[in-house]
Amino acid sequence: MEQSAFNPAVQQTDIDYKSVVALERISEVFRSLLWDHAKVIGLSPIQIQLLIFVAYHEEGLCNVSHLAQEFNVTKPTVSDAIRILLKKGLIEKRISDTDRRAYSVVLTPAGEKIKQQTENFAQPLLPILTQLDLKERQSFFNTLTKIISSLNRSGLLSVQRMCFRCRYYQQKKNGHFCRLLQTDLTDQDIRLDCPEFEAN
Amino acid sequence: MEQSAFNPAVQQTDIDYKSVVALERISEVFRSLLWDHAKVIGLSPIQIQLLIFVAYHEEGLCNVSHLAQEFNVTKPTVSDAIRILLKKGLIEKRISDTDRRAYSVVLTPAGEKIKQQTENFAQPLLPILTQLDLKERQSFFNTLTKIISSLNRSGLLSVQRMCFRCRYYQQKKNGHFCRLLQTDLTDQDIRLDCPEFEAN
DNA sequence: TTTTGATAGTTAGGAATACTAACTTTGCTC
DNA sequence: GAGCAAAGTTAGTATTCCTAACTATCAAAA
Repeated sequence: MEQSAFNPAVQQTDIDYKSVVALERISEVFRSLLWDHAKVIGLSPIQIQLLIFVAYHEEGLCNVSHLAQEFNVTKPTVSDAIRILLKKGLIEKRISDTDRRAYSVVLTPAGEKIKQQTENFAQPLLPILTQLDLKERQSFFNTLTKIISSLNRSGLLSVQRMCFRCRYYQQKKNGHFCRLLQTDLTDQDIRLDCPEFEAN
Repeated sequence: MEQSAFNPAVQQTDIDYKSVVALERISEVFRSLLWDHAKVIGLSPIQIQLLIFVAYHEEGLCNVSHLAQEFNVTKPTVSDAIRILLKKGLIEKRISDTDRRAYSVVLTPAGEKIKQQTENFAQPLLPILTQLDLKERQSFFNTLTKIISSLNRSGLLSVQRMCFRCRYYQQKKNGHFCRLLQTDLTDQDIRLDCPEFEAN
């Protein structure tokens, strides 16, 4: 009998259960890497996540409401974390031109520095993937993109900016096509978080 | 440029980075499902995890030190959670025969009931996997087992009781063999958490 | 134009998650 | 028996994350 922290009543044969167990284990790794990093850097896990998100997304996506959705937490949680990042001088507010209630945050030079120290917290995972053979990695990534697209469709993953869910995406007989960039895309060109994304 | 909450400085072509991003997103889903469930059941996430672990593992694995290792947290964290589960009457102590400092915990009937309500918190993920075609699911699971084995070897995942790391495991030309059960194993027979596991 | 409702974000209060450091008790070894 | 290591607890703290109630602003309808 297969055993896990969440659904152990699973037959030896049930491969999907086992995959879920495996994914859960891998989740543990992320949680714990993030925590370790938090201690080293002197920021909390959520602060690190926000900082890195802000570093790589345009202002429009960096307001409290959107960040809360992105990380599946409530607005007060984000509000709190932002307050501390502001206090530490790592980000700064940009009040919206069109809505005086709203604001976005951007990195300060100090924040930029911290970002460079933090962004590689998941690095230890890379060599583990790299040691698999290329074909296997490609098909693994391929499956992951399908799973994420489903998670997104089913609402389990609220915000995503991936090709499959983009208005410019077009499925082709043997691949994919981006109507914005006007280029063919192979499986491994699929983006999980495209700056050009527009909802369908 | 690919973007993520942890390592966005990644070229469009780098498939492994993108896989790590994808896995990180999936981790979010687990975190958030677990939290949702915690609210419904009236237990905290870590309490749920402990409860389910205890339900499906023998006493020898259910002491504070081992649980701490298993979930990548410190002993005080486990000690705390256990205190509350005890107070709620969901588990009970079994002082070790051979070491009067140590004890294990087992479920009470009340704990058993709660367990049945909790163990399927990750259920929403199942249909998402099931809708893929069988061959893809098999190769996906296959890759996951390799990744977990590597994570285990590299120390990122401290405790695992999977075939690849077991003394009874034997690699064969076209498959696997368990010297304890004296049977051939296909890729999808590989266990992630085998009760018979013994370290290599 | 005012009112009404919705939205952006904050504040307050609380439970839970984790940690480190220091401690007690017990076990093991020399 | 002395000394060290290990099992677990306690105390104290920072952080996470929530809900509920709030302010301020916007937008649209009466």
